Amino acid sequence: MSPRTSPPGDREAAQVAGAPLRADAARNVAQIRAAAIAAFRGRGLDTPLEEIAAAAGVSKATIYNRFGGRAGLIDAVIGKLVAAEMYAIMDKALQVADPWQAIATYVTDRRDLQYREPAFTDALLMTYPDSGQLAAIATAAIDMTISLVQRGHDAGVIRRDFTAEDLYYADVANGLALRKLPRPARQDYDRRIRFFLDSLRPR
Amino acid sequence: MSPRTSPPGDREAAQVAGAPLRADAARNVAQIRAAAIAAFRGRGLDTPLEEIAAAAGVSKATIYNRFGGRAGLIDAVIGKLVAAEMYAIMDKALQVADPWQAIATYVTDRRDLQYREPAFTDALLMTYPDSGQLAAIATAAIDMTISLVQRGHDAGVIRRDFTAEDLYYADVANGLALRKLPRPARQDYDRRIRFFLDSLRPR
DNA sequence: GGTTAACTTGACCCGATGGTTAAGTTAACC
DNA sequence: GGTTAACTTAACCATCGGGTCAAGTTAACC
Repeated sequence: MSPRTSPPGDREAAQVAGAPLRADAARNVAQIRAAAIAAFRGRGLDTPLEEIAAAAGVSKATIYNRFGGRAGLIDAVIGKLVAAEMYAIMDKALQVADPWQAIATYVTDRRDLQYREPAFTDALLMTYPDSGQLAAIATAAIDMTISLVQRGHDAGVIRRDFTAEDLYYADVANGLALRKLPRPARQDYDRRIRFFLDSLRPR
Repeated sequence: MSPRTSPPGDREAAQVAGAPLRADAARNVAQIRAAAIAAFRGRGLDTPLEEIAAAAGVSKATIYNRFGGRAGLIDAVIGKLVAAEMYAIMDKALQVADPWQAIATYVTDRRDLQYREPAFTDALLMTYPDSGQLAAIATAAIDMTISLVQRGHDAGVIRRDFTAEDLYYADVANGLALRKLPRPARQDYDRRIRFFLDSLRPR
């Protein structure tokens, strides 16, 4: 069972083109999207909607009109935020022939994404299960770790007692620390990634 | 510089005996303390005070009357919750002669405490700096890791690039994951402690 | 058992946030 | 340029949590 690496229902065209938006509504959608991306980057997916609305120059109610609520807004921008990169990271890892290198590449790239986009941790945690895109990312990420760890065990390149859950737990822990603590210097962060990778090798 | 292993101002006698409490007030203090300990154990140090008051059978205002607020309440019960155990853990580690065993013992005991008492993570994070006891625990814990890592490096029993900050970061990350994710089975948790300890050894 | 100071508390106020709606505004089309 | 449906929004309600206070209650002491 190799994991899915593309989103189930890619709705880049936010509105599904059921009915064309009026000019002012379309303009607002664009402004809200831009504001949401910036806000989610800076403060996480739990940024107050009122703040996003203010940044977009509209009223809070307009976000509800256009996106239905937070989950809809997340669905509309998560692709730009993390989904695209996440699926690229998974594809890249799947193409690495050496089982250990596949794991190392995947873990390194994923931690890098986590460092640059804290919102990715929200995806892992399924903080907003109402967002289909978010749930899809979480599922795909979990499938991916299961697959990679299986490959690693078959090839004997990771310690026997290491499980996919261990990897998931470690990534979530790292993401939570990134949000609560002052962001570590990149060199410290990278060093800790090396520690973690080293701890996976057979003894 | 060996770390302090006892609290600066041990105020087990909550009231400092400035003036004896009236009978009803003393009874309420006892009930609030018991309720707070249970609540802090179950939900963390950010449990709404109103909930603690209800469990104690008093009004929210009484907590403010008796303890001044959340920080005071934490100060009054943190000893029972984690301070006593934490200082015991530090003393125990300081008495282990072998530098590596000292680190292993300390990390293992501390993670065990973290598993049993999630409130300990709040101490590490200094979520409530107004609580003197909490701040003292955090400071002592940090001093302790610095001292242990220094000893480890002097004896060459841990990898050269490992720092005390790395240990702090890992412990905080672990504590946050413990609170956000469903609590892992003890055997999984212990295995992850072993992974972590293994990752500290020289390469 | 009466006086008083200690004590408790319901009822507030506040700010933050999610969510809804009536009423007004505006783009689009004839 | 008039009609209308789409659209926006200020105003509103609700919840939650911290924090305060006037007014009532009660323990303690004479």
